[in-house]
Amino acid sequence: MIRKTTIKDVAKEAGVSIGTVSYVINNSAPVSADTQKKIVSAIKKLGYHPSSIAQGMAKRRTNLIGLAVPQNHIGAFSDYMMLDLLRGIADVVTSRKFHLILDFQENEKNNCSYMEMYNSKTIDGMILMSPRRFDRNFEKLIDAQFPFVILNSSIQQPSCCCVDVDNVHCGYLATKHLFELGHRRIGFIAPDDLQYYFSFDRMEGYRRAYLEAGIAIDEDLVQVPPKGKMGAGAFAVNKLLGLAEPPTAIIAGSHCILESALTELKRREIGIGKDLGLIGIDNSPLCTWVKPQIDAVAIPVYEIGKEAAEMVIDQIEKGPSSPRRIILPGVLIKRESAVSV
Amino acid sequence: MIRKTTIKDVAKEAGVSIGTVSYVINNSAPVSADTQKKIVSAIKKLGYHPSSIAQGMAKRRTNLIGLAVPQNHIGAFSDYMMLDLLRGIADVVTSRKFHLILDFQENEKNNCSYMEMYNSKTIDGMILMSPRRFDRNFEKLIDAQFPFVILNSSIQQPSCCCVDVDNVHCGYLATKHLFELGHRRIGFIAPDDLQYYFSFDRMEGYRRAYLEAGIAIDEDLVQVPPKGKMGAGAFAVNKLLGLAEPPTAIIAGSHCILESALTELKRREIGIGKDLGLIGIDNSPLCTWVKPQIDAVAIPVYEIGKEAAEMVIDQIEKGPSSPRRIILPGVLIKRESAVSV
DNA sequence: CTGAAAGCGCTTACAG
DNA sequence: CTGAAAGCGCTTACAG
Repeated sequence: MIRKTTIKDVAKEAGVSIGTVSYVINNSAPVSADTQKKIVSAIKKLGYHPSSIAQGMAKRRTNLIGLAVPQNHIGAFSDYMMLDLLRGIADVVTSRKFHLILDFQENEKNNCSYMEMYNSKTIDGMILMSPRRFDRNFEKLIDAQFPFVILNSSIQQPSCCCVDVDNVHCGYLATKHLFELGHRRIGFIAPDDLQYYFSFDRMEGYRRAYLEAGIAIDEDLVQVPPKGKMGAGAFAVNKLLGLAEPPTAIIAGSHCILESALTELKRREIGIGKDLGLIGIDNSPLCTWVKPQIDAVAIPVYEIGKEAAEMVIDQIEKGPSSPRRIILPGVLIKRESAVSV
Repeated sequence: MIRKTTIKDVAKEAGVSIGTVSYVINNSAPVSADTQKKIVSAIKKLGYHPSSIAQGMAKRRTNLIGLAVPQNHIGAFSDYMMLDLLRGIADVVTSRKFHLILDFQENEKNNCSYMEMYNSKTIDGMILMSPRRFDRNFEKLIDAQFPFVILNSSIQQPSCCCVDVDNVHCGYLATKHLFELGHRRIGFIAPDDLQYYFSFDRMEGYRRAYLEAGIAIDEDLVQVPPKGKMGAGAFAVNKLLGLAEPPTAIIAGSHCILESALTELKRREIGIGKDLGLIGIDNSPLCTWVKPQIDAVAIPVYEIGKEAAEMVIDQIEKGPSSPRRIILPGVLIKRESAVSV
C-alpha cells in the first residue's frame, strides 16, 4: 500500500499551516482569496482527500450509520422488500454524506451484535429493523441518548423514534376494496400466528372495515393458522372453503400466507378472480408472476427506509429530539384477482 | 450524548498507565497476572469498550470493508439473489471482525462513488460488484495496491482478484440436462442482448454441450432478442415456436428471460413440462411459485459472497498477493419442467 | 513487566 | 486572515 498524502503535504506544498488548510477544506474560517487559491491548487495537484477517520477522531463524528438486520425478519419485510428498504436508506444516507454499515444479527442469542457497533463508537446512529420482542438491549441506547430509530416494529415504546407502515390501515384497505366489489363474506388469514403486532394490526383493520360497514363478522371467517412458514395459508384456505357458507373472497395477511394459499387454491383448481376474490397484504413479485395477477396492499418500503434514515441523521445533526413516530399508509394496487360479485 | 469512558479512565481506575491497558486489550505484550486482573476488572467495572476509530487511527486500519453495488445490476445477480450475496459477505466479514459498508452507485455518470470510500481512507478493502465495462476507475486501486475484488464480471483483467460463477459451465449444465432427457432440438434464449460476458458465456456453454454431443447447432435455435427488460423472452419464444421445426425444449438464459418467456408460454397455453421442456439459468423464487415448477441452474450466490469477502480480508491481513480468481460452479436443480422426450 | 512519550491525521479555540 | 498548539483516543517502539 502506497503512503497517502496528508494535510501536512498540502500545507507544505501551499506554504501555509495545516490549520489554514483545514479551514479551507471545511470552510470553517475566512481565508484570503490568495491563500485559498494556493491551497486549492495544492490539493488538486497532490490529489489530496482528507482521512475520514482522522476527521472522525477530531470531530467526534464518524458519519457512519448502522443498520441492524434481524436474521429472519419474518415480519412485514420479506426478502423481496429488503433491497428496496436498503435503497431508501442508502439514498438519503449518501446524499447527507454518511455511510451505511450493514449488520446482520447472527444468532438467536440475546447477545445483539448491533450493540457492538455502538459500544465501539463506530457509528453515529443506528436503524434497528424489527428488534425481537424480548430484545431490551436498545434501552441502553435510550439511556445514552444515542440516536436511533426502530423500524417495522410497532413497539409500544413511546420513548423511541419509530417508522412503520400503518398496518391497521392496510387491513382496512384490503377489506374495503373487497366490500366495494360487492363481497360481504370475506375470509381473513392472519400471518405468523398473530405473534407480531403487525399481524394483529392487519386483522384489526379488517375488523374496522366490517364495523364501518355495519356488518357483523362471522368469526369462522377469520383464520389464525398455526405458525410455520409452510402451509399455513393452505391450511387456512381449506378451513375457509370447507365452511358451510364459504367466503366469496379471501385476504392473505402477508406475503407468506399468500404464497401458500395460492398454491393450495391452484391445486384445488379454484377459479381465482372468477369464483373467488383474492387479495394480499404485502406486494411482491409473486403477485404479478401469477395468473391472474393478484391485487395487493403494498408496503411503502422505500419510503420507510428514507424516513428512517432522515430521522436518525436529524437526531445526529440537530441533537436529540422528543421521540418521533412516522406511520406511512399502505397502497392498494388493483389487479385481476379481486372479482366483483 | 453521554461522554464515553476512555482508556484513560480505565488506566486511572486500575492505577496503571494507558500503555499497559492497551497491552492487555490487544494482548500485545506480557503483563503480570496481577495487573492484568486489575485492568480486566476495571474494564468490566467501567463498561469500557475501545473506540474503533481511535484504534483505526493508531493502527492505520479501520476494519471496514466497502461493497459497491451498481444501480441496476441487470447482470447475473438479480434482486432476488442480492440478499444471499449480502449474507455471504456479511457472515465472513463479521466473523473476521470487520464491518461492511454498503455503497449503492448513484448515477450513470462516470464518477464512481465507491472511489470516495477509498479516497477518504474509510475502508481497508473493497468488493466491487459488476463494475460497468467502461469503468476504469478501479485501475487506480490496482496502482495503489489497494485490496479489492471484483464480483460477477468476468472481466478480462488479469491483474485483479475476481470471484464469479462459471457461466460457461452453467450453460453447459442446462443443455446437458436436456440432452439426457432425450431432447435434440434445444432453443437457447440469450439474455441482455449478449452485452455482458456472462451472457455470452452461458451461450458458449450451450454450444459446448452440443459440440460434445456431436450434434450440429441449428442457428435458428439460438435467439438473441433485442435488449430491454420487458418482453425479450416472449419475443424469442415466439420466434422459436414459429420455426418450421420448433425446439422440444427451451433454455432461458437468465431470470429476466425466464420471466417473460414464461408469461408468453402460459398465454399461448403451451404445456410446459408436457409438450415443451423448459429450464432457466438463474434460480429464483419464480421457479417454485409456478406450476409446473421450473428446472434451473442455480448460481451459488451465498458462496460467491463468502469467497469474495475472504479474499479481500486475506489481502488486507496478509498483504498483497498475486491476483487470484475463484470460479464457482452453478448447480443444476431438477424440478418439473424439463420433460423427457 | 511497565511507564513516558511520540505519533496516527485531523480540528479548533486561542493569540496575534 | 493565519499560525502554533492542544487534543481527539488509541498503539507502539523505546527505555528502564
